[in-house]
Amino acid sequence: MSTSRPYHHGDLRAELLRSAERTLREKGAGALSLRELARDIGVSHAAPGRHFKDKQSLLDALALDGYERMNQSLAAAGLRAGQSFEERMTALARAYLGFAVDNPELLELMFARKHDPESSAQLAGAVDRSLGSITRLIADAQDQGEIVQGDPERITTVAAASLHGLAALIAGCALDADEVLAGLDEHVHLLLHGLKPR
Amino acid sequence: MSTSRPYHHGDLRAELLRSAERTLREKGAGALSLRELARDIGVSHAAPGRHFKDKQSLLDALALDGYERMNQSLAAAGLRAGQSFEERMTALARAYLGFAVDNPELLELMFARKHDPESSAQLAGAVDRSLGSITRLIADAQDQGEIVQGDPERITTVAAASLHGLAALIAGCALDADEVLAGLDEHVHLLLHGLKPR
DNA sequence: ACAGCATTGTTGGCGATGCCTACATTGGCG
DNA sequence: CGCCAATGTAGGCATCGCCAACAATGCTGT
Repeated sequence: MSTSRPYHHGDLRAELLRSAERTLREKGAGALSLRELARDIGVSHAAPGRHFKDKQSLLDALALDGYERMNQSLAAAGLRAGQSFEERMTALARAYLGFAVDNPELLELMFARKHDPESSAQLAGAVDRSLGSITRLIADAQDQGEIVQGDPERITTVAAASLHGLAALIAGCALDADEVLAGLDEHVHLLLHGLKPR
Repeated sequence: MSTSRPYHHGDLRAELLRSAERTLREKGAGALSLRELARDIGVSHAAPGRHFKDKQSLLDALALDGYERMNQSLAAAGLRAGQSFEERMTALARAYLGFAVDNPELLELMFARKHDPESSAQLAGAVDRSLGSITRLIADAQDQGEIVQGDPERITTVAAASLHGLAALIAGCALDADEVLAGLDEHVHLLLHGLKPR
């Protein structure tokens, strides 16, 4: 072996996150081991400890990165979307559920209830940014008179719960992903028009 | 020590589940250790293995028991409820969210995506029974003309996603439990009447 | 009644993990 | 150019899940 890796890796933290997300996707969060991660990358078993004080700290970083990408996707969907509230909402829903279907384990991590108190603040901020995408949409639509008045936060809760519920049920294998995606337009339609006949 | 426990415990399996749920509630699923469980109860570290082939098997049993209790609560709510669809739906929502608020870690376990293939079937059945409570309600209401026609399964998905989304967001600390409970009536109302103005 | 057997609990051990401490190597800054 | 903070290494400790061999117990058929 000629190419003995330099003593310092260069960007171990990033490669740890990359590799961790890979095994997260392939084998789930429970199967993630810091020592195995280190072995795969080719560093000593204690090296990860220099970049993440904890296993939980790594998981939190993974979750934070997940929110980052998800929020970007949500924002992009908001720009791409059409004019009417229903179109915009459907686009948002499609973006969110697409992310959920592509990253079920990551999503489970993002919404897990055990975070390091230190990471908690950042994660809470990321959640707020996600909900913010919806709240903006809602507030806009209210200004246009497209949806009912009332506290935008409350309406946001209704919409967010509906979308997140779908995502969680898919991630938990209680619903079939393809079926949900196929019926998404109708789902949003029912959400907007209600279950009661008009 | 006079009362040396008899060699056979009598009902170790049940006490394991009881104790496991206790620590689940207090310290979360991740902190659950078979050995510690055995220590707490006062049996040897391998005794739990006689009743659960796996740690996952214990968790699955815990989850199954959770569904059992939840379904019972949902069914009871269905009986107690009033006449109109909105009243019934609100009662169901209150029952479900009450369970979620009281057992957040258990709920997380119930909807976790890693179950033993063997337990999977039983758990899937339990989920179906839960959704069945909603589907029955929906189908009844359709018969009375109280809500829109269409595949009851689809309508169920909309309602279930809405409720489960709230539950998951509460369990994940993204929403405040008390606020959600306080606004539940209005939430259900919006679900039934839609976000669009009438 | 009792012999035999399946059930349930015990003991000991193996490999793996997370985390800690002490030490080694490196790169950057004064 | 020397020193220090950052980064990686080596070893060790307590714990864990799981397994195999063994012991105590209770049930069942005769």
